[in-house]
Amino acid sequence: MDVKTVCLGMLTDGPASGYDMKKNFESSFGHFFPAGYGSIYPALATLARNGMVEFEEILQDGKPDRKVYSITEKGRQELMKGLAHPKPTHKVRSEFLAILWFAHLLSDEQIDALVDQKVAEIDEFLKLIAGFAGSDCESASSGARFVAGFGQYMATAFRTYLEENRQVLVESAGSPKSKVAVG
Amino acid sequence: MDVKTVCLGMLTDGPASGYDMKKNFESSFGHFFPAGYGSIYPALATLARNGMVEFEEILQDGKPDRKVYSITEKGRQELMKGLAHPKPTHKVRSEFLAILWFAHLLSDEQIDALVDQKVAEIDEFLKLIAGFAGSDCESASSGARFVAGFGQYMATAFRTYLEENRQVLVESAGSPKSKVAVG
DNA sequence: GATTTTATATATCGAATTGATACTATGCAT
DNA sequence: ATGCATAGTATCAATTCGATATATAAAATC
Repeated sequence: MDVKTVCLGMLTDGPASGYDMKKNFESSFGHFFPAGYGSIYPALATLARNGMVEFEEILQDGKPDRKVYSITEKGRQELMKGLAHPKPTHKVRSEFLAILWFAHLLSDEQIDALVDQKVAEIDEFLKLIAGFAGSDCESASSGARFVAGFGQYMATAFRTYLEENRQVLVESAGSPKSKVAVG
Repeated sequence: MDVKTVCLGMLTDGPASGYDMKKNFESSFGHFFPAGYGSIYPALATLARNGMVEFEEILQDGKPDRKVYSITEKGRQELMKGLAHPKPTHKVRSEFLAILWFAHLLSDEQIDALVDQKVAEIDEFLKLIAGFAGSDCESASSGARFVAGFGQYMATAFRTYLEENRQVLVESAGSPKSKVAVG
């Protein structure tokens, strides 16, 4: 299950260009399956080479040409194979947590700044996703609503944990170790 | 901030081989910064080439030789540069959620199986990390405790969201759409 | 009015990561 | 006896990441 499969899935919603898909990756998929041009264009090229998608080149005035991709029957079958993955992963990769693991090598100021900034980022994200919940929510598929709700729920949990436990990281050396709250 | 930086960080705890570090990545770092041999050995080779680490080859009887790496002063400086990253990332990449986004293309049985299995995986992880909290916790650094607590907290949230919202995914087409609970 | 940024759209490139595999040897379990 | 776990090294193809190149028009900012 890679970017190719997700691209195929997006195309079941109708034809789209690589650029369209990138926007889709940013707005809807970004928080659980990020992808940039460097993944999307090669993926589409491979899919086209293998007959999973077709494309039509649409000439535009001024703006660059669009290649509008559509999924083929073969592509639909490939998609179903991809979705049937028996053990789908769910991975976190966090420079943020890796740095905090070594908090004892940093100053309290650095740590505070890191946590403050991450909280601000989360608030930004929550604002965005709240907008989604208010508008597109009705029209979206059950899967889309479930996943957006997941993002909102987990971001909130992230924020809560940070605020409730950040003091653990900035205690001066030698002070009694406080326990993290995991309730 | 990449695997090289994390390896340097690990070496501030004392000399270690690539194999040791792999075990460390599995037990402690796995849930927020996974890395396999394919990342670790090239990272160590590059670090050694650039004078960030030194190594001593220890011959063993029967077993393969060990290369035990130590961090150098230059490596310590490089580590501090890596830890000073102004905007550390925190990324999720989830085949699981990508598949559920397309839940309308799957059967209810498939969806149920996926969610059941993910819940079981989370329970496994929670058992592991509970073991950590009970034993090594006292001796661990504040950062290590914070990050382990984070893993435990987020895994619990993950599980809760799945159980509370899974019914959203398996409603037959046309039924009234239920709202996801984000409280 | 001049300049910078944003939007539209394609694509590639080096570096890093993933996941599997190869090689060697001992010990333990079925 | 046959396979699996442990201990250790390492590489390889496929994939992904993050930045960059190219080109034009509109919109925002100074």
